Amino acid sequence: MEIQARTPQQVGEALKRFRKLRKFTQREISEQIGLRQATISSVESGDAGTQLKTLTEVLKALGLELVIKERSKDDQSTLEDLF
Amino acid sequence: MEIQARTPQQVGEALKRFRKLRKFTQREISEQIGLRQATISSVESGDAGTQLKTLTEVLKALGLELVIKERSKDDQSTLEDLF
DNA sequence: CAACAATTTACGCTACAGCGTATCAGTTTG
DNA sequence: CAAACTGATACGCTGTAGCGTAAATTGTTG
Repeated sequence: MEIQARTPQQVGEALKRFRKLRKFTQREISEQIGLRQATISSVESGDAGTQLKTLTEVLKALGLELVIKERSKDDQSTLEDLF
Repeated sequence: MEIQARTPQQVGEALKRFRKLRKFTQREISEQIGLRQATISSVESGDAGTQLKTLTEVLKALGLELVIKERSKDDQSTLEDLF
């Protein structure tokens, strides 16, 4: 399972999908890593101001990791993504 | 070319490697996306407070994207990464 | 529907990212 | 070597993330 994410929104959606897949609640994740449940909500909603440390902690709690790579050809970008 | 990143540091290092690979300067990237050169420096140095919008803009400027996936088995994690 | 669970949203607070601007160390190059 | 370039760092400022706390909204299930 791999999800491409080019915008904060897409990152948030991906996290939400993985969390549901693993049947966790926001509260469980938040308690596991010492962040507020409201913070998890904010990240999943695609808050562009989310800090990198917050993201990496949520990823870790979900057993996930980031991969950075060239933009793939099968381009799913939207207009707002390009401009 | 794919780089795994589980911490802000690793994200910063990855960005720096890709930027060098493409022979860009921090200033060029910063001008392309309207951020300060100092901000690019900060991201590459692994600032944990870097905002998600900053990260996604730098990635776009470099023609890169994020992929979110399960942590792979060939685990390169360090102690500080785990705790 | 009622009762409970899950998520979103709000308020006041502190910490700090990114801003403009600029300097400085280190490197590259003519 | 001097001039130019590159990246790191500094200062004062504004905006806002995440905090504690808690209420409001939405979702689920008997």
